[in-house]
Amino acid sequence: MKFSKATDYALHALVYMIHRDGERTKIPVQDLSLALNVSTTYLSKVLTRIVKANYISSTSGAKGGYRLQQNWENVSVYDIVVAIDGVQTLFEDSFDHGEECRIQAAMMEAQENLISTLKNKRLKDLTV
Amino acid sequence: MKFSKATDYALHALVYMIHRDGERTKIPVQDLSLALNVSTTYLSKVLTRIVKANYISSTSGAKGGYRLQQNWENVSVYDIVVAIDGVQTLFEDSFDHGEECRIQAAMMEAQENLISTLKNKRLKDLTV
DNA sequence: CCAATTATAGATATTATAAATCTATTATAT
DNA sequence: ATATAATAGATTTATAATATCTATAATTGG
Repeated sequence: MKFSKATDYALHALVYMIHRDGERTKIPVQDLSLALNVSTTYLSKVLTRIVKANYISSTSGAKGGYRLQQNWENVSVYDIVVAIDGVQTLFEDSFDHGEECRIQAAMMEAQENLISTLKNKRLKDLTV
Repeated sequence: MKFSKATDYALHALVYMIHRDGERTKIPVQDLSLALNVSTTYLSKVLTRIVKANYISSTSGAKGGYRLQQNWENVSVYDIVVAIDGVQTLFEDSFDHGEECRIQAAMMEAQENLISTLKNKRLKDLTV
């Protein structure tokens, strides 16, 4: 019952990017990799998912790198979690006790509270 | 990012026991195993943890089995989760950004909301 | 005491998933 | 053309959850 390390890496990478955003410069994965002490290949693989989700952009080649999208301030922590881990169910009921299963319902409710907290946290909140 | 199957099994076993509690009879793992379609050995291993946590009692030997403790109505879903999975942190920050790390803080807050929801759900609520 | 029943413990095996690496490929700037 | 940088796919490694197996201890009833 854990968030993935990949999500951790992604969030820290994003915070780093935000702090350097004044420069409006593309940041190569090498920089991020150095800052976070995570291998370039793996971090790149992680960030590619954030690119796919359109929260950052990427450009290949010399002077390329990753850059925040304009709308980054509206991106929530939950958005990043989903971009990395996909939509997860915290609880997979092994038994088919149908819709009215109270155990399922209780877990769902807890999960909803977890998610809504993360939806209300924006990347901006992590950096101000 | 999931609760364990073991927790699922434990909760369903407990609900089953509660439904049969009128009899005040010891329920052998064999019965539970049949009801849930989980192997006796594994289920037993799971339930032993609930015994250790003192939410049910067990007696070995013929006519033995598991029985709810008197205080079962006050046991929360979170109590069971902890009895099975231990106290978990939903998020393990790989970086030591100290106490004031906002990412860590955001995840913690979300986790707290998850936990408090489960603390407020009692086994009783799963069965009434 | 004996036989049957039942929980527990410890070791081990199995499976699943996350984490990470490696190699090759594609794109871009100079 | 060359150096730089992201991406993709295959593969490996690590870790944890799930499950089984075997042996042991406790209890009941004859």
